[in-house]
Amino acid sequence: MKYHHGNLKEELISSACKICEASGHDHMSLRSIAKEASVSQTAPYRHFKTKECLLAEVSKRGFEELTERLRAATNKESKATAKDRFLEMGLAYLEFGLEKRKTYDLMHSPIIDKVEFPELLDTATGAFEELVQILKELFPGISEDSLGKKCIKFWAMMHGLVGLLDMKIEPETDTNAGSAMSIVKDDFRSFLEESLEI
Amino acid sequence: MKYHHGNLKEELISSACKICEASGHDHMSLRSIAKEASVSQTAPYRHFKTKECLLAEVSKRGFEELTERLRAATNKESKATAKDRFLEMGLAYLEFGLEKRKTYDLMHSPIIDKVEFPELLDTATGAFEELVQILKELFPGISEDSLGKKCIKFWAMMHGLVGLLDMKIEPETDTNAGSAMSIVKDDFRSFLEESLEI
DNA sequence: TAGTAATGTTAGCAGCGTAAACATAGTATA
DNA sequence: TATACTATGTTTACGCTGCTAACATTACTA
Repeated sequence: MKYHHGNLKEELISSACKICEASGHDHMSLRSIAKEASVSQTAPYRHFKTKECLLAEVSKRGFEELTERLRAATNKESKATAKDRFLEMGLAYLEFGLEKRKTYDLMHSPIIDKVEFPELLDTATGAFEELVQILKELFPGISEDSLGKKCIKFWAMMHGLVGLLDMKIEPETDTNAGSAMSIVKDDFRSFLEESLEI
Repeated sequence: MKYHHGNLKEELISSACKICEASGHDHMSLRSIAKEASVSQTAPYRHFKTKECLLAEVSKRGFEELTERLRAATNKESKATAKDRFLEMGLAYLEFGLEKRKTYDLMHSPIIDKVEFPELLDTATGAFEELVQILKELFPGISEDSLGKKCIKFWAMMHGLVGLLDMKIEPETDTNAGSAMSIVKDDFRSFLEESLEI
């Protein structure tokens, strides 16, 4: 067993990612992360000033993966129409949010102040850029103003949907025949399609 | 100084609410809450089985206030049109989310499992009901299916907006003349109005 | 090869949630 | 009114946490 690990920083991050997705960020302790990487409890402090710095890195990795997924979904090489690729992007976003729910939570958790981590902020903003591009294709010649509004409208809807789909809050309709939420879940594509008509 | 407090449970809750909104739920310790109520560190355990139970109560108070605000905004006694009252509701939601940001975070935090707190779930669902009612007025004769979808669409957009407005993530437009987010913020009414045309 | 910087470990601090044992006050019953 | 019981408070203590300081080992560089 070597005294010096060689690539501890990277291993700490991936251990942290693993624990985050397994148990949620509120159950992540520096000690458990260090243990997962088979290293002493205070070793992480040679690579991260505070726990928050390590969590910020985990969050950043999350945004990177999200960006990749969105990029893949809207890939121009694909022969699909812009509208179809937009719908694919929506699906990809929702899938990421639900699949990696606990990482998604960390990414949007207020415990990491993005202002303190400019790199994280950049990465997060980069994910947004994918939406901007596909909407530009969908609405050629759209004004910057309208484009900005549309982006926010969709992003907010996606972000809100991920949160709501995982919570149990949902509207109680009179008949209550089939939960409204499951309708959206089952037919997200047409749900998104309708929203396009804004 | 009396040994028995008389109304400790209530005071613990309001102390907790105070600390939550002041410092955020990740900085709330049972000990600080007890101190705020001038009582020993373990006194809360006579009234709450775990810390989570106390936080759930704080969350519930939040949803109650949100419901009240939404109800006031869409008050039928008002002579305003249904559309205007809908817009008011949107504003009220956004205002609550931004004004009481830290409480709002707790309300939507995954650290409180709503399944374990049925009363909390009911209260949260109750807030949703306000949206259902005003949309019914706005779209008389709408099918239950469409109603459910519309509800979720708007709720998600609101919820997402609160999150995004507080984060710094936003689309980078080419010109970048005036952030898209601030446009929404400054002219939320017209933003919402456009969304109505879905 | 010596000195220094980088990166690891050990020991120890104060704060946390929680449980157990104990103290006090209010309430019901004889 | 005396006595038992219950509700509600305190004290003490345990293991876990983030983090710091002091020390050990290795890698780099003059």
